[in-house]
Amino acid sequence: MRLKDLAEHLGLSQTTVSRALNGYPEVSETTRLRVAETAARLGYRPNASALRLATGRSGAVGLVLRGVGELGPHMSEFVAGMSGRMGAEEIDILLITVDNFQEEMAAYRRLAASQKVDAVVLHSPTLKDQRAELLLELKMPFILHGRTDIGTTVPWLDIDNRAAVERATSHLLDLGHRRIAILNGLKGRTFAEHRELGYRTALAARGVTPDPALVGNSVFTDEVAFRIAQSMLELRPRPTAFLAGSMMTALGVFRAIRQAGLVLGKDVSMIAHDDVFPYLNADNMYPSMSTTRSSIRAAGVRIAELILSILAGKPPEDVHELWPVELVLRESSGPPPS
Amino acid sequence: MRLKDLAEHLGLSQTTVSRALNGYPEVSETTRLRVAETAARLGYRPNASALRLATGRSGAVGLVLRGVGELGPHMSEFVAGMSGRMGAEEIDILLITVDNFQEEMAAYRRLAASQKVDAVVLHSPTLKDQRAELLLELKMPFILHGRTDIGTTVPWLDIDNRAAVERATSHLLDLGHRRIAILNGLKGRTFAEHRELGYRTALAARGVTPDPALVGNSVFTDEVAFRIAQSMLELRPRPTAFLAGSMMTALGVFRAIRQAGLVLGKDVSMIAHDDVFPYLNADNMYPSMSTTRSSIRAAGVRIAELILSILAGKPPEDVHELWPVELVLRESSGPPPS
DNA sequence: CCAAAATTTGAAATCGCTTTGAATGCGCTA
DNA sequence: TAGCGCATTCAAAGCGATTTCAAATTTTGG
Repeated sequence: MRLKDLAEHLGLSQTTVSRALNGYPEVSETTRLRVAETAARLGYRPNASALRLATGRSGAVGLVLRGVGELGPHMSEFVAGMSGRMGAEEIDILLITVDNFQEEMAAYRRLAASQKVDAVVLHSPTLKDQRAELLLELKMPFILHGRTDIGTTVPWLDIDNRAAVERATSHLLDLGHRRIAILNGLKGRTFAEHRELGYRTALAARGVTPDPALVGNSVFTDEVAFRIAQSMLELRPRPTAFLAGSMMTALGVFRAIRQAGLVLGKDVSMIAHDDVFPYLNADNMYPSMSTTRSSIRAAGVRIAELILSILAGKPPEDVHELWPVELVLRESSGPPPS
Repeated sequence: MRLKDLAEHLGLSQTTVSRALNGYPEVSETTRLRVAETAARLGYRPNASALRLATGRSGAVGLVLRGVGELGPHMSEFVAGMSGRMGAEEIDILLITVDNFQEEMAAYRRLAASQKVDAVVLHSPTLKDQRAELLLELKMPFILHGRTDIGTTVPWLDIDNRAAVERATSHLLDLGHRRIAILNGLKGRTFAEHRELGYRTALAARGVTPDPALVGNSVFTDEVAFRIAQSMLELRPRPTAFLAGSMMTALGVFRAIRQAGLVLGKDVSMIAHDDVFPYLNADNMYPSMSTTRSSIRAAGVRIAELILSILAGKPPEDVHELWPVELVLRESSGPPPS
């Protein structure tokens, strides 16, 4: 069913039908209704490729994922949010996976040259993100989930990692903890650096000198967190509190604590960052988990909206949002054992 | 940089350049090389929309995800595999999320009418999958990850869930277990039904009558599995062994076992199905986990290849693969306590 | 009631590619 | 040298939509 067929069926020209369907003003209300009704009845949908070619917009945004690991629980939630919002706008999401940095850059060049997408979303950027620089050079619209500092002002949405961790750390210090371990993200990622900054700032405010042995940098998986926490718990004096970078990390730390014969919330405290996974509720855990909370899915939804506004013409340099992070205290954090 | 520009740059016609780039025989080797070199140097890539319109193929396959939960660890791994293979072929993956069955069906109709994708992949089908029936009616090529029985022979790739569970159950029976619990997937999903069949077959072969209280049907998450396992462990006599539907499920069961003050591999045995998540290694667990193993990522890669072969003209009814499942025995399974 | 203005419709150009069918040039044979 | 075949190349016609510009129709005002 092409536009031409539909037009013939209606005894109208393609022009009129196209206009009727796209809500142009110069078509009479009677014909518009007739066209709309017939189109719906016949299940007409414009051919996506033709439409894209004619309009010059691809109606898609790209998401390039590094390696396999990156499509983990965090990204899934984020994509779910983004996809839901984009779907409502009939914009689809192009998923591309790459194995290394080289390939990732090549992927952006391809996307730009072939005009497959109208924009791309950049995830967990580094402090000086080369991908962002490339996209700028390619004149491909984009938005960061996170922040980077590359001279130019680029659109971004981020949560206030620094403040969140500073607050969580301060809280633990107030409770009397002095040996506070942090399981942070990979070095170089902006969010991890911001978190470390928050951590150090809080410690410094109380005159506590940070112990490098209590700082871990890794991906956020159960397994890795378990191992790091395990070795940290073998230190003497051992840490009395943990800051876990994600709920996955928290699960690993929890296992390590139990395996060391310790009790979470009594012998050791923990505050985890909660990205709000629907299937992993901090409140339902035993003991319930104290968290710094910010929905990553909500961020996905919002990123979608921001991208849409940029594509609609909003100046990119005006697009940035810093989200505050809640601190939710539950049973996993308490005073250190005396 | 359009084909036209490139052609002018080379002093050739668009036709020749197009042919040179697409490997048609009627262009001299000298010009082909010259064209290829210049195209590469100038970073020319054909406009995707124009190419699609001209060729009539969209160069994309669709993946419709139900609700948020579906983009969990299993799907992520599967998509990672698929995407990697598809990427090599310059075919991209269109991700669409829907909230309910209604929307899902509508999504397929839209995809078909707008010709946004050349094929779609159907995940965890039901015994009589209506989505498959719809796609057949829409003449949209597709392949199942799993199986369904709808009269027509449709392309599929599946693992031998029945045999896997039958073997695992038989093994536990051989060790002396009589009260074997199974945490299975949702009722109606083909894979879950196949697993239950394997379970019942093994029990029947030893004259053990199945206890409905030991059969759980749910999604594969840590949390839910924990709760189900917990309540099963309160039964008297309690189950001495668990069949866990996935590694996520296994984590939940494990927690329940520990919380009940029992020891996995001694008081209670467990065999879990392992989809081989790179970040969750059955071998590294304490105790190491006995598993029925089959890489879901590998399935994703293979599904991509099968889709490609269908698009290349292979008769869909010839496309089906049943993968055997390994049984890997480790420390989590042993004889029941006497 | 008629010309002018406003409304509604349509023919044809355009987007950037592939592909058909025709044209060009060249070497060979007769 | 004319004619044929072969290897190359090109002009132009699609693909299915949007959009420009012109035409047809209706409405309005005097």
